Amino acid sequence: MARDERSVTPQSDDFSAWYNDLVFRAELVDRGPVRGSMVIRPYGYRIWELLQADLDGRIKATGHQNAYFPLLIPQSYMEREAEHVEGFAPELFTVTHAGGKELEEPFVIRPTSETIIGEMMAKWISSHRDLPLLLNQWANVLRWELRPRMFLRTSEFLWQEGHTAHATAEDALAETMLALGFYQDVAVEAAALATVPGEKTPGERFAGAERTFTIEAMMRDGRALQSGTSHFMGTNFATAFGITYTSESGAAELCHTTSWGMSTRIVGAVIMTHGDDKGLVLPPALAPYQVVIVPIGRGDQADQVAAAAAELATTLRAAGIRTHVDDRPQLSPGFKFNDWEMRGVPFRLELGPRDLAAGTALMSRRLNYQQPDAGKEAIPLEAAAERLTAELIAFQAMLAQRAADFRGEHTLRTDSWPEFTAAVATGWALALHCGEQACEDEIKAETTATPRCIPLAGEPEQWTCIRCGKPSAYGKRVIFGRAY
RNA sequence: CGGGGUGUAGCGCAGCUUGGCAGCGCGCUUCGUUCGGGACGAAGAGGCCGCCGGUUCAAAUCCGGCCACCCCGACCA
Repeated sequence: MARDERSVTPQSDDFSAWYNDLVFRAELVDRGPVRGSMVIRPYGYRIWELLQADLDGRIKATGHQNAYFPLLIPQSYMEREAEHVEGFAPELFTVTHAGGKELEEPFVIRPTSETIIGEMMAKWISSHRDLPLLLNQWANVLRWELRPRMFLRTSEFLWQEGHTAHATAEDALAETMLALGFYQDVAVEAAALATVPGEKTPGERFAGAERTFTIEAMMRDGRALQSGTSHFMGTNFATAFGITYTSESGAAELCHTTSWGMSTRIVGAVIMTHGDDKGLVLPPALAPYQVVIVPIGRGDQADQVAAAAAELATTLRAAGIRTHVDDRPQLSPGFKFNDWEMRGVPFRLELGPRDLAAGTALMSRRLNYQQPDAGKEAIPLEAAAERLTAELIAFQAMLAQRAADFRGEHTLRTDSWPEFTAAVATGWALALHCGEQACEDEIKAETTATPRCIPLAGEPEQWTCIRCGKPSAYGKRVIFGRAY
């Protein structure tokens, strides 16, 4: 195959094609047998596992406990909370038969677990002493999607869903913000995304929530990706499921609940945020292999090089670096270089007879930001572990900085409609809005942009709506952008 | 559901207009030479041409019907 046919489609041509091609070619996923289903391959799953471990640690460190609830939910549970059913009805998979017979009451396959967990919480909570109840579940969920996209929107996906119950609205809101903080920290520190935490406008709220918070990431085509959400339910679900407690004064009170989730979608965010024409670029924190050693040599030298590569790998692994030796015999070094670049490995070490003689390895960085001249560098073998440990930290920080710079360069604070339309074509606009649904709809119809969030960090401002001139509703600027 | 497209080897495709032995590239198998940026040669294996029906001496190709998938919207993490 010709060289240009093997490289990934340049993102300037068609970002979606680039992305689709890459997730298959880098062996992250395969298509499942059913429309919209996704098979996550070992290399892709490892990325998720690394993120999962990080997030799980943060959740447990704050007093939450993991639990597991059933996949099948009686249809009647879903129907308890009016807005919740209405919101999820179009996406539900329903099980109507079991044991060869039609069921009296159909089950739905969970699209999310608020209802079944609410049902159980009602049984588990009776006193203020039972509160707060802080639960988390790692699970798969299923939603029928009209247009699937690998990781970003597949029928079945993996996620973490936190569900908590509290005595007061203040406690529940504090929990909502705590969870949002987990997501922001994981997104920035592990995934090196430049996410913006903020609140959703009423039209974008979760079905049944009083307030919905989000972290919004910007992809390299300027579009926004909701990368984690945290919901304050008020007493909506407590009312629907009878989640009540007896207060210190002996009165029956409704609980205030929250729910929050982060999914495998985040893997898609990593790909679309950091990837380039050569393929994936993985932040070291989420890279299945942080360093790949490519042994080079033939004949008698091959054995020597192989032994040295194995020894180097052992040294690096002892230093906590995820290291892989690519000893596939039938492939040329050049092929391996390109292969691992496509798979996003942060650092490559070339090890051949010349290097062995000099006591060095040739280090190559997957991406150089703001230092295009940085090429390969020979590093002493005895200092390799120390050097790479530092390089990995720097690489992680570099990616986060690059993402933040990109977001900054593609975000325009504006009070002018022409500027607004231009800004949302290539990125985000920070603008004031009246908060009316009809006005949001008009903006969407004209520009395909929607309100992504009201950033928490925004300064109070009173001005008038970018579109219709009515007074601003939120007293802060709203991020508008086209969303995935 | 609306608009556009595609179904031929594991993957990517040509062949169809004008009917006549099922093809190409990659990958795979074997052997040899290679190996510091996507190696090369030789020899092989691999097919219900999406499905059903029709026309014809003869259908991947023409006609009718059906099915599936992909892309752009609407729904959504």
